[in-house]
Amino acid sequence: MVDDLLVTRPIAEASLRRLPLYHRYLETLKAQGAKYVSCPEIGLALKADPTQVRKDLEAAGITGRPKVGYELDVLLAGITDFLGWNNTNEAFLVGAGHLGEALLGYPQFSRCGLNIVASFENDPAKIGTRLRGKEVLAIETLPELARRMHVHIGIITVPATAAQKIADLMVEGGIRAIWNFAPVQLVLPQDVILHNEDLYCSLASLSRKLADLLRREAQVKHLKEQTAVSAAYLEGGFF
Amino acid sequence: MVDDLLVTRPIAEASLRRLPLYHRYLETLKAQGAKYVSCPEIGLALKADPTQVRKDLEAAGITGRPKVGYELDVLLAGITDFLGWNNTNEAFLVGAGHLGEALLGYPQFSRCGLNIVASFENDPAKIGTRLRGKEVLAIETLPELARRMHVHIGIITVPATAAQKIADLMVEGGIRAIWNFAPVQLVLPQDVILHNEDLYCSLASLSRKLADLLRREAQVKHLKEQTAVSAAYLEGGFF
DNA sequence: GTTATATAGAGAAAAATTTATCGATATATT
DNA sequence: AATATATCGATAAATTTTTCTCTATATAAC
Repeated sequence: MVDDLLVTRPIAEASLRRLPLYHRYLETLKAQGAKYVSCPEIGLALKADPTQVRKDLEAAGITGRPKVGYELDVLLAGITDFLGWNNTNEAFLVGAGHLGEALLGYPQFSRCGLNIVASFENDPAKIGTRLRGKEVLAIETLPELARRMHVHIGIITVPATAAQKIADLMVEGGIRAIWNFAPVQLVLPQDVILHNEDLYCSLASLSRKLADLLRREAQVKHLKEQTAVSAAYLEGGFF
Repeated sequence: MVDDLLVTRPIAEASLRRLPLYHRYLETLKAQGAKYVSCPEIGLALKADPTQVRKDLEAAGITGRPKVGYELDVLLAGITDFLGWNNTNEAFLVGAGHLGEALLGYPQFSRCGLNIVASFENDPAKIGTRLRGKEVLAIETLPELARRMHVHIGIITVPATAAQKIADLMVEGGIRAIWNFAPVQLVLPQDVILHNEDLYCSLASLSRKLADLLRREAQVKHLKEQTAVSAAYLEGGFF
């Protein structure tokens, strides 16, 4: 009973990560003038199991109608709502390098409830300038500003060696969640959320998939050659 | 029997993604002069279950010794080996914008078996220049070059609207795995690996964790206030 | 109106993943 | 030398996640 109030509706991390994909696909459907959509249709487009799609939507508290599917507008609104994209979270970004600028340039973050309000730098040459329309401020000013402005999210796009220092400043400023793009394991208080975006881990996954694919193909090729050799023997009348 | 040859040792995606984290931590240990390491130690440092660490290492085919743990050098070599970081994969990167430049600047990709050999662009102003020491080539030249150089990996860092066209060119060039940073669902032949790096999905996960945290805290605060009120009533002698 | 059909909804089954347990073993200590 | 202890290795249990199956329902076709 009380638990319902204490936490948001529980959902598997994997489901949560699929919902934005559905949302994106549904928007393209809407742009094409569609009014209704079914789970099999979504599954087909996104190469996902239809039942899984249905379970994900169920987890997000969205219902449809048998034989009809889901009303597109209701579904889009439901996902938006469930993901909290109506409420904006303000964020500070630290590290006005290329990655930082790329993130500031991401067009749709604001529509996903993320508003990067300023960026911070160490480099005096950059401080005081503007990046993608956002002020570049001195890193020392972060803690106080974060407190004053009640900014809850910090994004770290500095080199690995500097990341822990930045994280400490963020914690000092009362930041509650850190989106870390630096390849280091940050040490944080228990009540601060750490979300690592680690491209090396991602690369490991990609590399292995490719290695599997290439190995499989090499094996198939090898088997084919063997078969060809056997066939040649047969043709030659060895048996 | 034959299956052993057909595919690499099977491993859970989640395990695979943890191995680079272990590797990174182990390198810092090695730098500190350590010779041996145990699963509980790794687990403690990386906030992972020790049994899970052991299972991951087992999946990678690495063995240790009871009571002692793992020899650091053997363990590092084992992970490197398992992840295929000894063999280099060459890659083409398309989209010489900020994200592309950030990726080209990632210091350690080469140590993880990824060698980005060139980048490609649409913008004539950029073509012919160099980015992080790598040539910026015209996008039309990609298919032939990919074939000639046997490049197997394509990295897409162009805007969403251009991504599918780029993917098609990559497929035309015989590229086997695409690391896609654009927020679109690419349509590819079945035998081409697609690895999406979708920050919006990642953001959804972060946002929800934060929302949960803040809601929980608000609830706790509310309960405390209620308790305080009750206490006041009690003090006032209402009962 | 009746029948056929596609799809949500609900629950069960299966698969995968994580966590716990216990015995075996190598080292350190007494 | 005997004992204690930490950790691997293997197995089992628990949990989570995915997939399957069946039923009910809304629409369309006849």
